[in-house]
Amino acid sequence: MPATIRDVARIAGVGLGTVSRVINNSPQVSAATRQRVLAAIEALDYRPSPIARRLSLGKTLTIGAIAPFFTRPAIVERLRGVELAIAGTEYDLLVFNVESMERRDAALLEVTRRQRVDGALVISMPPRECDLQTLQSAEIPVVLIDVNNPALDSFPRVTVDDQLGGRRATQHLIDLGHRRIGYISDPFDDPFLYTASRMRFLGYCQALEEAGIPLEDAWHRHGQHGRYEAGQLALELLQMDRRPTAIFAASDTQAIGVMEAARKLGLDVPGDLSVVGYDDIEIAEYVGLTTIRQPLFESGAEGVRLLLQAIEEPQAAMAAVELPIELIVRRTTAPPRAV
Amino acid sequence: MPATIRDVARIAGVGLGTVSRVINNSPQVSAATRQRVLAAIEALDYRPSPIARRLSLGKTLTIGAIAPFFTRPAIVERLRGVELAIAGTEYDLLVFNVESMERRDAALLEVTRRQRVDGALVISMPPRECDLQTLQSAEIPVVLIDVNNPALDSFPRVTVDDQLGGRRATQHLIDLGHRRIGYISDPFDDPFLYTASRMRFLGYCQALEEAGIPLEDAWHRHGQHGRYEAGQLALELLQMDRRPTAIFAASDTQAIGVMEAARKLGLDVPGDLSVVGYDDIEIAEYVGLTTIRQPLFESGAEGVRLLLQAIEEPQAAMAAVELPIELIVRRTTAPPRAV
DNA sequence: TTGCCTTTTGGAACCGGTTCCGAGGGCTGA
DNA sequence: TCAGCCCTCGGAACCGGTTCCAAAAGGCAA
Repeated sequence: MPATIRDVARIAGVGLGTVSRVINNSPQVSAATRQRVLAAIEALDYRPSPIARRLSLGKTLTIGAIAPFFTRPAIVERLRGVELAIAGTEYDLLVFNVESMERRDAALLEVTRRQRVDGALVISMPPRECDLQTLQSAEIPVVLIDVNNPALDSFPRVTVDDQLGGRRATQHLIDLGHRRIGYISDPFDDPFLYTASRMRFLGYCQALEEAGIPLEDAWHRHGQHGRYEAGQLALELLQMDRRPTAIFAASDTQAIGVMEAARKLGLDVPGDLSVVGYDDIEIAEYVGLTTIRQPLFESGAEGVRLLLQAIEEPQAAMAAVELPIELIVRRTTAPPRAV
Repeated sequence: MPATIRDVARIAGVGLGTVSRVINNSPQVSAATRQRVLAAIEALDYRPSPIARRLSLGKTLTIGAIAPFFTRPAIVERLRGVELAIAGTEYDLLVFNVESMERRDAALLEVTRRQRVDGALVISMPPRECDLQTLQSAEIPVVLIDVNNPALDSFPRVTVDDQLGGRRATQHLIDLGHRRIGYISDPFDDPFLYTASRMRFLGYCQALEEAGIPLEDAWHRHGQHGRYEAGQLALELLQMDRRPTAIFAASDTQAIGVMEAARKLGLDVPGDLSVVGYDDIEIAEYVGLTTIRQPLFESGAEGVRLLLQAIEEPQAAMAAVELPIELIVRRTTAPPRAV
């Protein structure tokens, strides 16, 4: 029903190719002809079919983003950056929200195939062994955001120095006078899996070591990501005979779980327990959470930039971008009470 | 580079049409031939090009969702429902995040045109006068989610009874003994604009009237949506000589702003001030916010259901679905202190 | 005026599917 | 044996763009 390029050609009294050249701003069209074509386009309210264009160009003009999507505010913020960076380009964004293992595999396979998208963003998905292979054999450019793994060093990626972040957070607690500092995070089962949680843990260990504080095995715990799960872990930690006076949580969401646990036990934050989070999601400010801020929105935008570059000049050297982190001190950290 | 349907036909020693029929599960293929074709597909690792398929079918196999996107958790939750409902269908999801007026107009125009998408979801966007026209002249089915306007009664839509919600929230405060109840919401400038905020306000008025409490003009205020803005409004309200003992906010985000304001003024919640929100976003539980829960995730999923139905049988009667609301009482409401 | 080069233009072929028409083969019944 | 019907199959035409080649038109010099 809508007008096609052939209709325009007919009305303007020119050939197909000429119309196409006008649409694509080719310089090889005389001013007079261009005017006639533009008039016809106007008259017919013609707009080129994106689909026909894609088929003809052999490009999908689409980029895919795969992420454990809407469950974590930090990821939503990253996707916001992605969306805004893509709007205004000629590309569409296809989002794959992975909340289960089955969808994870399916989506990862789909998003790394040509025919579906021209490039893929993999966001905050710690890759498993088999994922590595999927990524390595991707038919299209892939950019990693918040994904760290030595095996993936050859990919363009956007990261922050999570180890430094863990160190800063822990250092802040040590500076306040804490010696008994717990750590709660997602699990890092696989020794070959260098997730953010693991790197933050390394930073935590490093800070403790530098301060001459021995690492206490009972004081770091790992469980499924989530407020509730983190709360459970914190309950265990806080009911021990010798309990930590401060807890560093690998994400703000988990930190909030820790604070819930403290409230349940009647512990005052920061009086009885200091808490530090990670990410600085929006609600952290309301809760008054001391945390490590990382540039979430920017990480998405930067990832898009890298990806478009990789799509447009595949031979160019890949770039790894590291964004800065920052300690934000609010109301959940204070010196420990005299013990 | 990837195999095409012609390659498959050649390898299998059959015609194009036959391969197409196998792909589309047409019954008019003998079992033996089907086997041969499937083997060839397997051997070539062939997958049909979605783009060619779309061009040929004359459908985009894409649905568009337009929303003031990632700024509000409630909307993210709705989109989660949309995404999950679409995954598993043959449709793709294109999300238009509208955070500025320019993008709003551009996106609304784009999302209502054929060629781009087969159907559109309009989420939580109170339509202005000119938007109505855009929607009316849409070339494709449109389903509204959380959009109320008498002029749009002919559209399939998913709503909740916002007036009832406003009434319930206010009633709850009245039942606790409050007589001085404020209301904070987004602005509802245009008298022809029946947004959720306005409907909730009507419910608020209704509850007051039923209880014989006169409406106090100074106690309802409207400002840009956002925690900070709501906080400012609350500050004004709470510093009045005769201040409300309870505030009903049109969203949880705004309710949180109100609580921040109370804290700034040293007012105890719920001792000095009761607060009720709306939506029951995830953080409401942590904050202990009493609120009106509406089925956000389900609203997205239901919207997709309606839209796919409208796409597949355009002549069928349009349906309006109303989802139930529920009062969730937590820790931010209590009887007022004796005045 | 003619020849040659450059600019502009027309349209066939192509991208990879779907659909539809007509053909071929097998089976049934007379 | 043959007509008639049904089932299966092949491939041309089509969807609406882009690209490339060849041809036409225009410009300039001799």
